[in-house]
Amino acid sequence: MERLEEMEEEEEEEEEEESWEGEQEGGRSAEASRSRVIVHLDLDCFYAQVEMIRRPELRAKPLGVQQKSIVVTCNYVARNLGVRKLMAVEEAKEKCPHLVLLNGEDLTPYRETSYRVTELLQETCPLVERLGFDENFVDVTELVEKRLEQHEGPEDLAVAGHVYGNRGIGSKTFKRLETLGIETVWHLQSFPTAVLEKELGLPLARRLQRLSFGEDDSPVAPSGPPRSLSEEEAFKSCSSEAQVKENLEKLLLNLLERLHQDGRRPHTLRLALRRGSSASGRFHRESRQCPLPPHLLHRFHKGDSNLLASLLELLLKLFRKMVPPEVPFRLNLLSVSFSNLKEPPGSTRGSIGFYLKEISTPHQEAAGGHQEASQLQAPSR
DNA sequence: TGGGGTTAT
DNA sequence: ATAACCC
Repeated sequence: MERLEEMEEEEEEEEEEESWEGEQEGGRSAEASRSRVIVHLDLDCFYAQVEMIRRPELRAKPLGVQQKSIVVTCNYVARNLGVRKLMAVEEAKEKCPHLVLLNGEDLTPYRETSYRVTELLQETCPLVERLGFDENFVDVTELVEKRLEQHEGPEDLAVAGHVYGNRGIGSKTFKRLETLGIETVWHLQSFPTAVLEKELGLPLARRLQRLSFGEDDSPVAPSGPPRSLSEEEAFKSCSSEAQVKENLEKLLLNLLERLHQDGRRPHTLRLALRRGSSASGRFHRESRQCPLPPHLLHRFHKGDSNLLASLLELLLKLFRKMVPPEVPFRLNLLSVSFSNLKEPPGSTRGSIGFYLKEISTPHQEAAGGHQEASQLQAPSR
């Protein structure tokens, strides 16, 4: 069993006729017998591409997607002018004074488009695993085997390209490899195995060297509908219970709307936070979760106005588990998550169908404020 | 530095 | 039930 990576040349959105630029990494490899063949599709600057679909008039301009004080991603026009992913807005504007910034804190359009891409891939082959919003692994073994039956043999399917940029190799490993003089997949393939094992340790060395030949044992696990729905918001400071309530209520409202669209019912509620003074870096989060009481479950799709208040109460209890009353606090982030999602008793259809609707446009958003049923399109499957 | 998500413990 | 890790 072998996982082979292949670069996707170009993916087309059916209705928009948009071309997606697959990242130029990974190269192409193929091999025939008794191995699985996996396509790894990694969309580049995904959020920026979604915005360019929504606003075609901005296509040729340097475009960045902003969340709070950073540019999380940008299109190639901006990139050529020096803007980078996760760059501070101030720095980005210095590098590129004409940079057009769009707010990307609401992930709805990206989430919807992301699932449309996955669904599109699933049409050619059902074994698709998602990783984040912009990566998909597709097990195309059967497709390849059928194709090979129609050809003479595997001779014409040569390995052709050995450049890696950043795939499964993080910054640390990258530097270690660089020190060893390994800069390309080809170097990695031909590097003395014994030396590599001494430098990186046996497990990592063997894994990387197998990867360099396009070999990967890990199976493709089809993703299906999301296992959790969450919303979060970062802020400079949130230091009173009233502010906590405000923020939680806003997150909850959006989540309830999403749950409604999804059709499943959550059985677990979680609150996560990041403290302002957390000395151990900004990445540390604390969370508390609890099961949802059964009597609340049934209220989920009845438009129950008490539901929001009840959930808010629960969240506040979770909050007090981490931040006892009377203790002063400063929060950088609050996150609410529903998980353990189950199909309600009488349901007939899976919930992934929801994601097949139209991409919302900025105009519709501005006009509506909230999603209106009339603008939704019936699922195509 | 943001706003997500899944898996391992 | 919580942390750790992925994008």
